[in-house]
Amino acid sequence: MSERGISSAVIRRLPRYYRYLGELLENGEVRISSRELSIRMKVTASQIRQDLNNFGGFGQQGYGYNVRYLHDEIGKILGLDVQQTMIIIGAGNLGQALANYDFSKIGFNVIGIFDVNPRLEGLAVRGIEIQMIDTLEDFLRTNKVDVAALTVPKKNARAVATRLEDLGIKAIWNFAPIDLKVSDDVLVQNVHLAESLMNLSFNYRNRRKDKPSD
Amino acid sequence: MSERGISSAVIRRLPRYYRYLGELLENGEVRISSRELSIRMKVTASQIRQDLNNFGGFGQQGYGYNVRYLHDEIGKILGLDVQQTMIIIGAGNLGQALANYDFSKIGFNVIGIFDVNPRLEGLAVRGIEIQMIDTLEDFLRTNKVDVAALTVPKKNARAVATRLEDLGIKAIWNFAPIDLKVSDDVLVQNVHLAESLMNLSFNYRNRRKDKPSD
DNA sequence: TAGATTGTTAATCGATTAACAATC
DNA sequence: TAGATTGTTAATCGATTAACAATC
Repeated sequence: MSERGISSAVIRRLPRYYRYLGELLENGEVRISSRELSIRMKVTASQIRQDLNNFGGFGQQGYGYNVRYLHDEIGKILGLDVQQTMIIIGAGNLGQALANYDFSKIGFNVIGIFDVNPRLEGLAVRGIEIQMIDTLEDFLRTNKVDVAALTVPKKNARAVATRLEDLGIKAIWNFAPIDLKVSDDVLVQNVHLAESLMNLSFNYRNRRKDKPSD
Repeated sequence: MSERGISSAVIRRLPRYYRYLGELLENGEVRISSRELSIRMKVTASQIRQDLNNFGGFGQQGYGYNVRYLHDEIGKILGLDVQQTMIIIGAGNLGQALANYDFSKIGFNVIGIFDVNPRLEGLAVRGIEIQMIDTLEDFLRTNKVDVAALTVPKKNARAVATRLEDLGIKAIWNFAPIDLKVSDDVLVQNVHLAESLMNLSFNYRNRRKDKPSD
């Protein structure tokens, strides 16, 4: 009930483990050792074992890990075994891209898309009709929503986030290039595309042009 | 010419500094101390000074930092002062979303959008016509391209990345949920949306429901 | 000048890697 | 059983924070 104390560095690596284990599963692999996995993922075996043992002993000495079991356990840690609901606020290209993405594989179902543009009203994306944002309050009265993806233009993001907070939304997946100012009990996960591109830019402009020597 | 040795943790923070300084600039602020900035950004003043001093002394004792100067210097570090070119491979919602995004503010100009779907051919996004991907080789003969954004479906991503590598592309901004296998001299910057959502899921499911005590 | 704040060194903290006893 | 590989402790490494002399 109190502080869990798992470092965020560990958490950030879990989805990647989950992805690799999913691929192994597709390939019909039954077991894998931390060493084998470390080679594929280009990390150390030590790190894999250390990371996993934050959550429990999923392996077996002399054998390694059962792929399906480990995959599913990591899924549970990440909460992917629970069906969760998402709405998308902002039905522009990015909002539509998210709606078309199949997040149901990881337990997320898009149950609503909202915009202010009346020309989009009723247009369906992946079978979900775009609704006007002023119907959101009504919608939330009859639908439990776990996460709101925020894909509105930067200039509206702050105000819309406040609105979402007031309506009781507790988790925002934010795509606007700002830091939202919401209370502590609203969780914000940012996807800052411009920052990612700036990172790329730095690494590109400072790349080594000579032969890699080691 | 040899190893720069700036840690990636530092690099990842620079875009955020850049963004905050840009906002200060818009507000007409002329100077700022590391302490003031640290309060706004919710980091320590020590970290800000330590980070900046990896690149040089941009401040002045007793005064702080000149907002415009620091903003522009960080921009230069990130390579944002140089005009760079980008093409987008995959003209679905996500590709179109990127094309509509105004990255020219950070020095990136989208000069081409490519897809395999003939129904998209000639359709213009932000004034740029979607071209068939088999014309890419021709295009690259007459256009210098710095970065290719990869927004094709997962199943095609690996093959398209190999194609881009063969055509001489040196930097890929990858949106497909896989780790591309390209040679070391091709830079890959990933945007893994599903991993971001899984992170959100973990934090949401493990959030504290009781009152924050400190 | 006196006060403020940087640049930078030293101390602390946390994360990663190495090593190996436990055990399947 | 012998060999393999985990779980876990200890050692190392790197990043963050604190402190303060330098200096504007």
